[in-house]
Amino acid sequence: MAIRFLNTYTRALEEFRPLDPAGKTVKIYTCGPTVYNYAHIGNFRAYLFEDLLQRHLEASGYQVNRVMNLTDVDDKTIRGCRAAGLPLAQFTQKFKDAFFEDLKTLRIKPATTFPAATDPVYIARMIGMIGHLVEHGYAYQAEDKSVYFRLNKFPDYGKLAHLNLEELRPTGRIANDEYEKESVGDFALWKAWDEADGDVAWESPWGKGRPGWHIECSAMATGLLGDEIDIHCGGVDNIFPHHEAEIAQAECCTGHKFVRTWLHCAHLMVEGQKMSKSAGNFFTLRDLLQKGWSGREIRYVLLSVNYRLPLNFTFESLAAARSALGRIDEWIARLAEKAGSGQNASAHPLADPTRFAEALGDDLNISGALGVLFEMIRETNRALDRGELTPADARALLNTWEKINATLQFQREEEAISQAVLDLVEARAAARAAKNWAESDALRAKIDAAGWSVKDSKEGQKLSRK
RNA sequence: GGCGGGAUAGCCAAGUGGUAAGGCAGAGGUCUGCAAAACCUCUAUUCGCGGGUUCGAUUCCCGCUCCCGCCUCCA
Repeated sequence: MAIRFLNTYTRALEEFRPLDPAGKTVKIYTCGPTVYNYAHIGNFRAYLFEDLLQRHLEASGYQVNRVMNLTDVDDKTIRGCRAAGLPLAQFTQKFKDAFFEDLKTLRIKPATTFPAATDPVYIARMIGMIGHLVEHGYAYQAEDKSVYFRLNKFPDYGKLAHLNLEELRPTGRIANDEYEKESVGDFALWKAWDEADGDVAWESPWGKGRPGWHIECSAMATGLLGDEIDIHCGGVDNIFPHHEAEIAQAECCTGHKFVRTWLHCAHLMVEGQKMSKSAGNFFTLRDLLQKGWSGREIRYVLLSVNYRLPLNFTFESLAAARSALGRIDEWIARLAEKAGSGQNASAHPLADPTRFAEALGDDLNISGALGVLFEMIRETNRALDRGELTPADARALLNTWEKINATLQFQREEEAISQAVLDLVEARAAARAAKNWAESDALRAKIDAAGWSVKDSKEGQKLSRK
């Protein structure tokens, strides 16, 4: 089934074809977190989009080799570790651990590799690349001892962002150059050590210092995936200058085109505003969990809008997600009951998974895909109400759901019912047999308080997790 | 100033040159001891505004308004 993506570089919808001559493996590089703090939900929106991308490619038969880097040395991590009075590695470890925990909470499939910038293997590779760039005239060491990329040697710089460098308006964010870079746009490949760096430093042919942020990604991407990769993802804010710099460095080192398809995820807003600490609308994943929302509910909200569109995150949308997921849960429970233990599946037309996959194949049109899913749910329920579905039909639908869920990861995890709750249910059954409705309602309230909701059907009481 | 994205019901949002998916919320009904769930019915004569092309435009073209992002290390 065809898959199309809107490539940032060409601004065109392109049919996806992997580099792999066998057409099997897909190489993806995704910019990972800077581990100086807990990641916020805006970060996770990007990681969830990448997760959806990976899972849909896998569902389409590809094998995905994905790299996500961990930036564990930069201005912020250095500032953080010095403020905490900890060695850099010890400071960042805490946030690395937290990051992996958060990935699990959100059911994000781990990348194949999570290289860290400070890994000696990659530091060595970065130094090697910088050396190559200096040797070939693409970079130079300035008076401040830092090494800079010589932008006028790479005319393609700005093509990804579609910026004309001559027309850039200075915004005051460019560090003032007392040290005479050749051109203001030249970015640092190697940053010479200064006092603010404390004991964070590596030796290099240009003296003590540390790598620039951009070269970290180029080194890890080409080191692990080769000169040319299929897909490179990140947030829109990374397009310029980060990804431009990555292209410049990689292509000047390898002489090859670096990335075939660039995919960029739009920003997350919270309650209609840009998320910021000062606006009081800044949330980490942990903040939301603490407020009682679950990982899958947050996953649903962050995933339910196409990655290229700005997503307005609200608590109303979390509540909507909870209801929508409840609808899916009910549907699965009904199907499971109907299917029983029979494994024979029919070829019921409702169980056709292709429309769902087709929607996702269209630049990850998740809204369209969810529309297909919920139509399937309504049609199934209707048929079930009319007694028109056989156990084999139900099994077929469940099998289809399994495929869909492999991509969405929305299914509720099974949870054992505690003995205390089972006792309450049993007592309630007795009260109901005696038509003692007051007692029945009181027990229902207790079961509810224990975190389960009970429903009465013709076949008796049914429990589900609240 | 340059570049880019967007504007569809109370909220989120899909979509197409031929008369508006889906989710949430809301109203009524069936079912139920009551609920819950499920199902049924209803909820945008209309897709930011003004022109144009067309038999026909939310969809194409032109102009405008508003919102958001980026413009040198924020996903």
